[in-house]
Amino acid sequence: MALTANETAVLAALRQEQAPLGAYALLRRLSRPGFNAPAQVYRALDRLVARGLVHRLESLNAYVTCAEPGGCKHGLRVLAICDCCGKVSEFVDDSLSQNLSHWQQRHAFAPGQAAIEVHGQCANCLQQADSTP
Amino acid sequence: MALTANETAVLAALRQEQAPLGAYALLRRLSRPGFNAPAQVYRALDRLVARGLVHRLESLNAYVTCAEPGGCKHGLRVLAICDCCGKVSEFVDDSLSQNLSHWQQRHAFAPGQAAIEVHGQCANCLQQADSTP
DNA sequence: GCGTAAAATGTTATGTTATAACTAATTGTT
DNA sequence: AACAATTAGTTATAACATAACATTTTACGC
Repeated sequence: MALTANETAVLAALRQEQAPLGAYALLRRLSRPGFNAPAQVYRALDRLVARGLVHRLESLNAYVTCAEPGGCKHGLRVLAICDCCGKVSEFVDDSLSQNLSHWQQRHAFAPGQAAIEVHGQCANCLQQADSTP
Repeated sequence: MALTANETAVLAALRQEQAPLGAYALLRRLSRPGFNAPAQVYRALDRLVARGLVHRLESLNAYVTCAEPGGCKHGLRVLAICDCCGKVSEFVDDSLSQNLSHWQQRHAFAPGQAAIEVHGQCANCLQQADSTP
């Protein structure tokens, strides 16, 4: 299924941005006559998230596009959020996923969504902090 | 340092509960003359979280007490949230922590807080679902 | 193409979660 | 006692999210 007009607009706005955007920040960027209510943004976001094209950052109440262009196929991914520059890097670690999955089997816990959000400082920001004492 | 009166009250209210509580739910339980503003609850929660006595569930905007009575010593813990009964189980998996830590080293990412929140169904709820077809 | 069911849209209103800013009271320290 | 630092209480408001409903658009079998 193709994206709707609203979904396309929201996705494009997110792609333009380096850092995560909140729903209201998106709304301010996209606002026009006929598109100016929170519900419209949230609906588009919900569907983009469901497709894996966009990830929601629970710890920031914000959204980023998935690193994979076609959308995320993985249930488990790690989002490393730089608290300094705001950049988010996404990665999948198979042994990490396996460990979690083993725990779930041991505890008979049926997995749904799993979000791993790591906060810290990216290599870039660490370097800059070093060079400015 | 000992807990303040407000912190003690908030922690006690959280301990009484089986499931996570939001800040406003806590406020409703604790409300009395002189304690009836969101900021008061949030301040107590912030300090309890900083001590590791309470964990914030980012994906629920809610709070639970730490499974360890004296407060959490671990940077990395997994919170398995049952979407059916609301119960949260907390656990630490060393190899999981190691995997994440290796990724951070490889990518020169200085870790801060990490939250892993897994949604699903606990053993109890799975069993009940089986027996009621 | 046409009818119909399903999905998406636009709109209004409201609910929920969280913080800013300020003054007063309490506590710890010398 | 004097002082600094922390915690408290209060008011107001900001930021995030959804409910409900009428309407329009789209998908798709016929």
